[in-house]
Amino acid sequence: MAAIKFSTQAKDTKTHARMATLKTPHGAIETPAFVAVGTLASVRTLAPDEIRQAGSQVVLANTYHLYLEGRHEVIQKAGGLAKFMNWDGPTMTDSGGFQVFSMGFGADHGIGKNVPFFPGGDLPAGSLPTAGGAESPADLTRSELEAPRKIKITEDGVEFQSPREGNILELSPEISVKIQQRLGADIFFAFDECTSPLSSYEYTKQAVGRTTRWAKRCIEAKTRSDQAIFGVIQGGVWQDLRNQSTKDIASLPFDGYGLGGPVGISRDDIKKVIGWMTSGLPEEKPRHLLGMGSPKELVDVIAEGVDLFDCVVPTREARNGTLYTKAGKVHIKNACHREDFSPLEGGCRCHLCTNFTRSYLHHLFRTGELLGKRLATIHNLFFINELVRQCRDAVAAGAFEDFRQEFYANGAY
RNA sequence: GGGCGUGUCGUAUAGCGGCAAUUACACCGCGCUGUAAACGCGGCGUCCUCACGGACUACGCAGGUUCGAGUCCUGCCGCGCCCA
Repeated sequence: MAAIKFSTQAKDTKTHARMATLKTPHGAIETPAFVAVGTLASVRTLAPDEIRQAGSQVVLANTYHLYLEGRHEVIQKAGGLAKFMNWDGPTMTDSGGFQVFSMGFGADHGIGKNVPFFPGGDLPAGSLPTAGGAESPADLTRSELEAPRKIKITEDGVEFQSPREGNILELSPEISVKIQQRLGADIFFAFDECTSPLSSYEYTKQAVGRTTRWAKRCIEAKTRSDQAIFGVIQGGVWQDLRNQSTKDIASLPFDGYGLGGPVGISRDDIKKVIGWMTSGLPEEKPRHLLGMGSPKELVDVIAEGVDLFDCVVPTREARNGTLYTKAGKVHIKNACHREDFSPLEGGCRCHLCTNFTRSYLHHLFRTGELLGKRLATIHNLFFINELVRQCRDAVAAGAFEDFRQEFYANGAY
């Protein structure tokens, strides 16, 4: 008896997009769906009713962050993540696997998961390696572009140093599952090793093997039956590694799949790499693209058969003053909005656009008023959720490919 | 009237004789992809379409010393404090 139930409602004929309902113990999610990121059991600046009003259906918190200072034990006592944060809906938790990258290799080199360049120079245009051949990024990496220095990765697990307290924090498949069971989200992820976009083919191959062995240990460690677990696929931008990892993870009894690690920069590359994975996964289980979901690639990714995706960018950009509109991104802090008394986007039904002007939001950002960040976050989440809803409708109406073409036609994203 | 001190980029500041000249704020832009992120980066005298290149103009004003002055000297002007 599974914790979740995934039932497909409609499939697109021209792409791999599908529309489905994912039932969880805390309610159903209409997919495709954008998962709001609430790392520390909070979608920054928003209260639960605002998250709901922005159209979000599900919230994702993070094991690593909640593990610090023993917060997971408090949350268990509180009755689980959803109850703790008073979110009346489905929740997910990430395994801490991303921190293997961000606190390790990412911190070593000051990079994010998507880098269009190598420290030593630009990546050759259009190069997307299909195997560990001569054109792979491995040729451009140096010896230090291998295993991270700031954290310790072994077969057993990973040791992090908390950037706040400086204390050593250990995470392994068993520890991650244990914490995530205490957090009690409806869906959680297997502990994986998220590789860097700078990792060589050889290193990425090792990480794929380790991720599979860790995935098995996660399944063995799991004891709660009211939670679902998603296995995570790695493999960087190499087709053979992605295929191998997909095959490995799909062979295990997971409730769904996480598509992790770097997947390329350009729209074409992203589509290609995602496609390698979704084409090797069973149709009847949900796929979650981890950490990708800005307007730029969102519609493309749905076309490749992705059902769920989370991304910090819409909320982070909102806090930093970048707002989404149909015409493209708006930097609300720019001087041109100082005396613009029109709404950010006419016709938008969000709380920001129906009540305030660009001028006022500009003012709030310039003066550092917290309300600005909150209104901006509501808007960007609303924009993304609305876009995804339109995708669902388009799939149901058999018009998804037209919608996709139209969305990208004006070049706004 | 006498003594001491002070005058630098919008504001506030740094500046042992060799800097178009520090820092902060402000201002003008940009970036952010499983959140070390209410954060980070760049620009900010003028001009040469850009410039790691070049030219010019700059540290109250006017002279002076010096190869070279925001930095030293003299005078003036403005401001501040103290004594009469």
